[in-house]
Amino acid sequence: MNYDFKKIEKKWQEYWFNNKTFKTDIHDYSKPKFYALDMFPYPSGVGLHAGHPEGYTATDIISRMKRMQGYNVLHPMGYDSFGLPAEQYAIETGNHPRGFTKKNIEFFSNQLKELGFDYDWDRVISTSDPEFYKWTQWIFKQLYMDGYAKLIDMPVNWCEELGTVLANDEVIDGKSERGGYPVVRKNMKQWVIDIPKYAEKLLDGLNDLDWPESTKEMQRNWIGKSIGAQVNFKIKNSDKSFNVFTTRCDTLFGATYCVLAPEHDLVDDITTDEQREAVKAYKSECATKSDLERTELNKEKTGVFTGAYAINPVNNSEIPIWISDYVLASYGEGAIMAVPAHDDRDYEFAKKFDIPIIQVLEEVTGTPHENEIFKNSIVAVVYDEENDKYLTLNWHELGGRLFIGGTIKDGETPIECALREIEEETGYYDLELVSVLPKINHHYYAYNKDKYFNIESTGLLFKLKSQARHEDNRENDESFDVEWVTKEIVMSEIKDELHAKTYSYAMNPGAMTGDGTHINSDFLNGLNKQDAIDEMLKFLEENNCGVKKINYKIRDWIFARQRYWGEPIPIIHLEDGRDIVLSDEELPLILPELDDYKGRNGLAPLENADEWKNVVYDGIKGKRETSTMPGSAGSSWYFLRYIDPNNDQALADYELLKHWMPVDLYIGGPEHTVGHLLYARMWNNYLYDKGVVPYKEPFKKLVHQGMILGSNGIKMGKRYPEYAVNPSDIVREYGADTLRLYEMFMGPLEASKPWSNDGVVGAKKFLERVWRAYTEGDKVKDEANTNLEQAYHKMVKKVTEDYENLSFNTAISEMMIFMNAVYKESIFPKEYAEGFVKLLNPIAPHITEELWNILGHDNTIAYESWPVYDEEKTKDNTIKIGVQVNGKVRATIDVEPNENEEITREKALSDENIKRHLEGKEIVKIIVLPGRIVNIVVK
RNA sequence: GCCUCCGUGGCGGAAUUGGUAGACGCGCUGGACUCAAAAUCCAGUGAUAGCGAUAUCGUGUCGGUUCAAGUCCGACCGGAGGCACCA
Repeated sequence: MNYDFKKIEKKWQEYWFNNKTFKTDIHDYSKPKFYALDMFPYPSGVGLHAGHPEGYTATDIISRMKRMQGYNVLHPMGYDSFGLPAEQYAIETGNHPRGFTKKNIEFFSNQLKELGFDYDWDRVISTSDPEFYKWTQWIFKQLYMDGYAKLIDMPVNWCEELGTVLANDEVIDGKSERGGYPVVRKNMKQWVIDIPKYAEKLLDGLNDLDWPESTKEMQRNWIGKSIGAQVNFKIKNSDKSFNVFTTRCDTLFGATYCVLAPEHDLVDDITTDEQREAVKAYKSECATKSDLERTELNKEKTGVFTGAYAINPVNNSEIPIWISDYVLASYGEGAIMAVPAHDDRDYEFAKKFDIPIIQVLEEVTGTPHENEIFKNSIVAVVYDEENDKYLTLNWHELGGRLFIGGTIKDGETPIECALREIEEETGYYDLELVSVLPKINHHYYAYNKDKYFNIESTGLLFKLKSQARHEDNRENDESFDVEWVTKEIVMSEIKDELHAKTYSYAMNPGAMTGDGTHINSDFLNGLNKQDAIDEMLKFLEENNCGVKKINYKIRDWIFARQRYWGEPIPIIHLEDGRDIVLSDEELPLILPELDDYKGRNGLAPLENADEWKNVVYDGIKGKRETSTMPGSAGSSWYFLRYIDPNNDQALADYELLKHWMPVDLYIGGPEHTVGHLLYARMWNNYLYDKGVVPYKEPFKKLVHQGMILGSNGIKMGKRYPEYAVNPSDIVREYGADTLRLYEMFMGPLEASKPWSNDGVVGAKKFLERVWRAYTEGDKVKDEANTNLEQAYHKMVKKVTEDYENLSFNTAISEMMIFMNAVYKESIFPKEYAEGFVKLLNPIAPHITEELWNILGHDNTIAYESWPVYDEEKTKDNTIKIGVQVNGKVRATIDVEPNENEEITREKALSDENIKRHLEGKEIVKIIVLPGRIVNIVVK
């Protein structure tokens, strides 16, 4: 009997569908629930790609296992069916997007069915279905009435090519995510959702979620909370003042200028007459730049001095006020205080415009000690460009390799000191100063003097101008050698913390942004960063010139598109200026039919629907909102609807939600990290606050499947179509079970991995091997075979645990090991044969259903109980452990599971090879970890 | 530039709390079966040396902690993803 996968797969797919094998009885609370969710697909015209079956198979495996373990499993599927491609298709062909979408959904459904997923096909939802989007509109209405959805005039990401605005996460490098068209800033009336109001809740909620740490971190970054201070700066010779936001109020003493965003309200007021022309020119230059140009051109800082001065509230010093587009009008106060010594951007700006740099924080190296002697000193790095080498002193045992160091004498500047020391110790004198580096506070102990020192060290970088040298200068000192060495030697041999740090400053000029001790800062001197921040906040608040402040990066969620194929926004704009939201009875507001799907002059296509658009409300003429909702609207709550898809009284029954939510396992691509996953969390949190849903967070556990790359190791796609893999082709040629098995065996679920056709063949071979074990040679008998006992119990244990951890590749490996063992035996006990089929069923459901029948059962295997293992039987009778001598394995010995330490030690010592290695050596120590390892340490 | 993750045979990848590195699969080599081939089954397969037991080297590089490091710590190099003037 051959393994005829085509016949078998068709047979079981029809069986499951006709018998509604996987229909979920949603009201059955007698068993524990398990909700496994896939990110539903957008039904594009091209069908599934190779990545879809990966994530879908993973949830399928878990839901099949959970079902066999006695859970009531909900594993639904649906379609995210509003969106651009369907509309684009409509524009190009004149056909209705609804028909196109319907056709695609059928195509997708067939593809999903031929992969054998255990979906409940009676709960399929589609976001473009009025029964569904009625509730999307209803949620929008709640948000509107609570003030979270609002129409505001704001600069938006406008894409001319697509004729619509885009959300921030839909814009990548100044281009549209879909199509890669240029995106520009433009002021427009826009529907937005005030997601920043939920920033704190969204941040809090992350802590308890079983999500990938990187995903949580990305959401945190996207929300971008920063705690700082708002500081008020008065303007010299003016009664005006402005606020800045800073996270580093501890560096106020180092503020040497301020910057306002070019769009800042105060700019025109404070600009002096001399600077007016320049400021005006700069402002208009910025205004015409698109976002794309701003990011591209922002390699170099630009800006203009306003002519005005601000008063630093901590020391009343007057500092110039500049404008520059590196300060954003949309964040914080649209103004900053600039501390070039301790902020990279400010440093770059100050360097370019020659603004003073004041260091107010110095790095601390070494360990402080009591009774230190304080000194001012220098560390000089001398670079010979011609030979690409650095000048060092090799002190040998006395202190290793160092740069030139020395103590600053009275009346000497650090530069004078450095030049003197270099000449004294090395004879070189023809030098050019490149830069003076930030000061470092260093603590150390001098052996030769038996004293503790604390030095404030100034680093200096010199360039050697010529090899000119006083040759005889060094002869009286033999304790060190002068050596020119390469960068590599500097990095590996200069161990002294101060000198190594000085070198790192010399190589990476810029702001010192780390922690340290405050200097030049009056009442902050001696404090570290955090203490100084606290102290400064106290000062600012006491003196009424600043307060603690929290800012978020996250912006309003732009919630409207000037497109046709989306949920209509249920709002009427009346002629008298009022906006009216539709009553519940008027929902759903059905998307009207249209002849022309193209908008004109940036207007939405629905502007063409005159009859639909123009309404009379309360006797007053009005116009419906013609923007539609973005694609992320429906997907922000669809997971709730699966639980109760036909409810016409509520988006879903509260009691059912209470039983079934939250989603126990959610699998989908990492590309939704900050879009969908954040929006869905926000809506769910909001609906929780409204009492509509019972839990704050919708997705308890989240896993991202990795990308399946082409066999060339590059992303499948338009660029290399010859490497793209169509899952349907694989199903036709090798079968769905093989595809599922292969994709699960490729590697860890989360990893990106390249496709391999040989790998697919290998997966098929394994299934054929399984098939033959059951159908050839009458091996399966109702008899025991103790040779397989341990392998079987080990396998049940490992496979069960690995499935639970989504480590499908290692689970499959374990089943292969067991199958290899079966091939060595003439008897395959029926008990084990049945157990094996159950373990393999979640991955390869068709072949295992068939084998289950061949084993003499006439029912489906889907509800059979999951195999159990006996922990005792998984253990080895003898364990092979390694015996090491000085950490190197020299022998392996057999030990009993609970063997006495003494016996193991004796066995190890009596091994011939071990004896050989111990010969003539003294045993220092023997480490015996019973059942794990023996290590003999010898001298 | 910043954040996160990752560097293991010819390839995909295994390796609990640090404890025999390379499971399993692919590929390759050899053998059995066959007139022959394919398929299948069996065996071998990190590198170097040796007939062999065995020895030396070996998880991106350098250093450290430890009886013991792929695993922990530090610096660097390389790759992937994300953020990108967010003060």
